Amino acid sequence: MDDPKPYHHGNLREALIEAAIEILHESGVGDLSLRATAARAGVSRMAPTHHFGGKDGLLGAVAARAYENFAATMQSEFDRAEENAHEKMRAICKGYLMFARNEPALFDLILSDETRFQWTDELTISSAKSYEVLRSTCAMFKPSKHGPEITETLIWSLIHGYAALSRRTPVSQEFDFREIFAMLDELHLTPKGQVPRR
Amino acid sequence: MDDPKPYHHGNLREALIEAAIEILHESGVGDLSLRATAARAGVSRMAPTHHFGGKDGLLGAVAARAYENFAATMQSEFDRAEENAHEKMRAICKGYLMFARNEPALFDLILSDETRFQWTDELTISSAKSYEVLRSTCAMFKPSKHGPEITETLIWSLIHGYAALSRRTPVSQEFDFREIFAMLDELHLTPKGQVPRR
DNA sequence: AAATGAACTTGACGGCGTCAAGATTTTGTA
DNA sequence: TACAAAATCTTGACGCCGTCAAGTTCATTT
Repeated sequence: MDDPKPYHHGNLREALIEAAIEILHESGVGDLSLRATAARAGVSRMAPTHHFGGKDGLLGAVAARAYENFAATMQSEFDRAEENAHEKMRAICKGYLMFARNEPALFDLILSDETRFQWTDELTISSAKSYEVLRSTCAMFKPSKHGPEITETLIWSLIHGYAALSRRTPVSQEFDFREIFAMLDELHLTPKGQVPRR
Repeated sequence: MDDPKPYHHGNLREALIEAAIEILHESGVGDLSLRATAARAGVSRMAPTHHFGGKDGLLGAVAARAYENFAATMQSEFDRAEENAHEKMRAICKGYLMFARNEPALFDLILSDETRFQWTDELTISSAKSYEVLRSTCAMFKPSKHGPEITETLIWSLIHGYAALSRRTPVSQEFDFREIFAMLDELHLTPKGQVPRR
């Protein structure tokens, strides 16, 4: 019925997003241009503008893809973790950091000011999906006395800030999650239906 | 002896940094260019490149200035706070957020990937000064059992992440510090020489 | 079969960073 | 004081960039 290759190139929009991500993997966000994306996809320089409306649009579409990948990485770690609130929380933080380290260019895009790309509904959905993984994990713990959303904001800020900071200090520590696990311990989170320790 | 206006323009380097910061205040980091900076300072387009080596260099110099401003904002809040570890900690977090909100363009620059500007010794010193304000405040509390530097990393990550996230959600909350104060409470920090509560 | 419109291309324009080379002014030195 | 050297700043040129405007090609509709 709605076969997704109805025109000249055959799903050029998708090919352009993939080309852009390839450039991000190879060169970083600073070297991503509409013209380079077009060249890699083998089309003329205005083709990306036609599909995305401009550079903001392309970056927005790539950011949405990045958020999908991001959510999937966290969800994957969540799924393979033990059925235990603390282990689940560790898992999504681990997934968060794995994404930041394995996909630095995509993480930069997410990290960067939203004024750099167009904030479409697609992007809202993708980023909400990422946030939902975190939110549901936080819901496994007793809420803060200051309000139920404080825990989410606390964890989200902590992991986001830690990931951002560890981007710029390339300490050899490669894949050491002890530091983030230690910080999680300091929060003294209490799983629901369990008496607080200490 | 060493009067700092010995040549053509008279401390053009300084004038260029100020011009760049004016552009940042008016238009944001995306509209800052070497050529626009030169035009605003009333010199030819290659003058900034001569002084800073290129765009990376100018951005680095401006970032150093931003860090100075940043450290001063935190220090100012620190100084006017009560002589109490918890109040001091609240004060520097408040200063951090005030800077992020009052100087969004400068904060963006600091926040952005270090690959966007040249990381000079001057910048290392300025950013270390900012970190030192935070470090000394964290030292007022008992160290984590996981290591003495965990508290610093925890606070730094938390406030950095919160500031970055609240940049992109322009909730009207203008200058509401209750949320960050609530999160600080959740950390159950214990000032040195005091028995832990609860 | 003709028309409509979507999918692309090509031309042109101004803005960008920067290499290279020239011009101007200060500074070091004999 | 005179002259060389160095620092400061300018101008020209180049290629890359995003994008407006106007084409061309192709698929679908009528």
